[in-house]
Order: sequence, then C-alpha cells, then structure tokens
Amino acid sequence: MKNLTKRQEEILDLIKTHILDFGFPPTRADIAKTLGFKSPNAAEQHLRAIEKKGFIKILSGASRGIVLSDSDCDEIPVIGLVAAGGPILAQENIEKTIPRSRNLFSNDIDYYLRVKGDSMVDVGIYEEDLIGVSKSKDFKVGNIVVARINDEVTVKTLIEMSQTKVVLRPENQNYKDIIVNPETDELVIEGSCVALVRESI
Amino acid sequence: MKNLTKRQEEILDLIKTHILDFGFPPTRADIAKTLGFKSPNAAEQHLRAIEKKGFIKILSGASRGIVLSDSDCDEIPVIGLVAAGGPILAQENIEKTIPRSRNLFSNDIDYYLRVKGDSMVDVGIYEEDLIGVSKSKDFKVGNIVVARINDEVTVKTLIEMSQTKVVLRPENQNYKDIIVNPETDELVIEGSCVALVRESI
DNA sequence: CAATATACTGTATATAATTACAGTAATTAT
DNA sequence: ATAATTACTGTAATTATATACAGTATATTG
Repeated sequence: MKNLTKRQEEILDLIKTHILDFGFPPTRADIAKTLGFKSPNAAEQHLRAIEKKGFIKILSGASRGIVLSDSDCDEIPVIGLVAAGGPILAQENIEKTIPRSRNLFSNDIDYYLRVKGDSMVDVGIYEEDLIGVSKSKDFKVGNIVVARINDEVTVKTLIEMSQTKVVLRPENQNYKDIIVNPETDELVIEGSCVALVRESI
Repeated sequence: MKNLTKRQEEILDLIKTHILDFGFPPTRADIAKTLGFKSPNAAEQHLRAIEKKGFIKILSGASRGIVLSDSDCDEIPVIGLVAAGGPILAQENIEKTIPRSRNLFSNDIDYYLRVKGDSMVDVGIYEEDLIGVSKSKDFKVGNIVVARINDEVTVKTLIEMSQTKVVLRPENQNYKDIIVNPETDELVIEGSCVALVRESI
C-alpha cells in the first residue's frame, strides 16, 4: 500500500475525527469547509486519490459513503512469540490485532504481549495471559517491565537499575534473579505492564 | 426514558446494524426498504418517535444524521461490592459500566465482578481484579463460578455438584472447601467466569 | 522531456435524502 | 368518549450531496 501525502493524511484524519465526533463520515462539502477549500471537488479528488492508495473505499451514490479500510482503523497488535533478533513489533510477531476502540483500558497500551512460561505466577501472571504494555519511558523500580536482554524478550519485575547493574526478578520461587550489566550486555526496557487480560478461564 | 415499542426497537436495531455493517447510519429510504415500508415517511415518523423517547438524536439537514444516544449503546455493568440480599445486577451494586463495543472478549460476558479478598490467588485471581461473568447455565465441575450462598456472593471453583452436595473450593491453601447442601441452604450459581481483567499492575 | 501525480478553483447537474403536508386505520391512555 | 399514540401510504418540494467537466499551477517520476 502506497504512502499518503501529508495533505491526504490530513484528510484521512479529518474523516476519522468526523466519525468519532458525529458517528458518520463527512460529506465532500464538510471536508472542503473544514480545510478551507473553495470547491467540494478538491475534497472529491483527494478522496479518490486516498481510495486509489487503498486507505478508504468510496461507495458510489451513497451520501457520506466513505468506508475506512481495516488497515487504518488503528489496531493494537497482540504479540505472540517474539522472534529473536528483530523488533518486538515486527510484522512476523503479530498474532492478531484488536481495534483500539475495543480497548477496555484507559491506560496507554501500545501492544499486548502473550505471556510464555510461568516465571511470574506469584503475581498472578500465567502462561497465555495477555499483558498490556505501555512503551512509555516512565517506568520505575518495582514495576513489571518487558525487557530485552541480548535478543531475548522477557517479562520481569524491575528491582534495581543503575548504570552498571540492573536486577530483574522472576516472581516465582523456582527462578533466580537476573542480574545484567548494561555496559557488557545489551539491555532494553521495552515498556512496562499496565494491564492484564485472561481470555479463557 | 420511556420504553420503545417493538417496532421502534426493530428500527433502532436496524440503525445499529447498519452502522456496524457500513460505518454510517441508514437513510429513511434505507430503513423503509429494509422493513418493507412503501414510504420513507414511515421511517421518518418512527425516527421522530424514537428521538422523542431519547434513544437517538436527529441532526436536521444532515444526511444520515442519526446519532445514537449514549444510553443505548448497550453497556456491560461492572459490579463492585454486592449488597447482601438483593440481586447482583441491582442498580446499587453497579460501580460503573463499560460500552459493550469496548469489550475485548469474544465470550458472552454479562457483567464484570470486582474480586474481593484473596481466596483465589492460587489461580491468579487477585483482589480488585475484574472477572468477566457469563450467566449461561452450561458451567461444569472444574469451572470457576460465581455462587450465591444465603445472600453472600462468592467466587470459587466448582468441585462437585449433586442434588444434596455442592463443593466450592477456594484456590488458596489458607481456606477450606465450602460444602453446601442445596436442600437446606439457598444456593444459586449465578454464572461462570470466562475472563479476567486487571486494570492496574 | 513528456507523462503522471498533487493540489487546488469554479461551475453545473443529476440524484440522494430530508422533510413537510395530507391522509387512513388500529390501539392505547385519560 | 375523546385525545393521543402507533403504524403506516402517498406525494411532493426543498435541500444536501455526489460527481462530472473544464481549468490552473507545481512537483515528481520514468
């Protein structure tokens, strides 16, 4: 799918905003008025261009007949197994997506990560649970974080964090603390857990 | 808010379905065609009646200008503390509601129940968690259920169920099984847990 | 360098859609 | 008993909207 131009993106945003605000898409005249066009035809031609690039579908003969394509209704990815090496949000890691509008949580969730293993059972995080991850950088010691250590992604409690020592604790007596020296090992805190979802009890 | 007639309810449903299917509300003509009216004015008058009862707002002069009122986007109640005696879904028990459209789960969730106490920590259900409850009657032994025993509502695992003996097990070594004789004690299985949500980790 | 894409103005028209007016008939509330 | 509500048909006017056609100008691609 080709990229939209800046102006086209503006128009797509306007359509989404209109739907959010009113519950239905704008007319050509609405678009023209909002963006200051003097002709509704300017909007028309933008819409055709955006349709050509696959971001919307125009239903001919229907008023306000603009249908957003699935790809752009802003979905939250659910990450299954993370392939070693690549970025977490790489396409091949995405198990499915959830429309952002269905997001139950007020928190800022950038993606859901499916939990593998039992290293966090003592805080009630089980295998196959989905944890909501926020990429925000304001995590603190004590938070449960998503960490990447040398290409391996793991969910642990952040216990200590300094220039030379980071301690990640599995919440399960059978496991030992992971102690990393960020100067010798590659360590990235990808985000912190802000929610948990268990789909099948 | 007054109740809708059967026909009006049909029309409101049609509007919701149309929005779901197309992304925008139907026209009067659409409604008339779908329901077999020979005049778009039949639809018009129904819409006015539904608006009068507060379920929709009609934006005059705008095509497809039908806005659903908040109240009818079908909300899932979140039940906090259950007052002894009354029904679970009584108004005073409802802590808040969540739009059904925001429901992440495919399961049939009739309400969310906020967990009190630590009797289920061994299966990862913690105080303040929300469990999604389905009122469906096809729960089985082994399921986690919401039970009401003599006016007290509790979440436990259903271990055994016969005419004269029902065993409910707290999933916490510090608690003992609850054994109830449905013939002498009042016992209602309100539903079974089909999901779990933890909003703050 | 020509073709295509982008980003518009300006006009016009067919059709889509709202909405008013005039009825009919059955049911329900006062 | 009478008024109001419900549930429509039928017609028609007005307005809202999509959309075609004719331009202008600049930027980008092959």
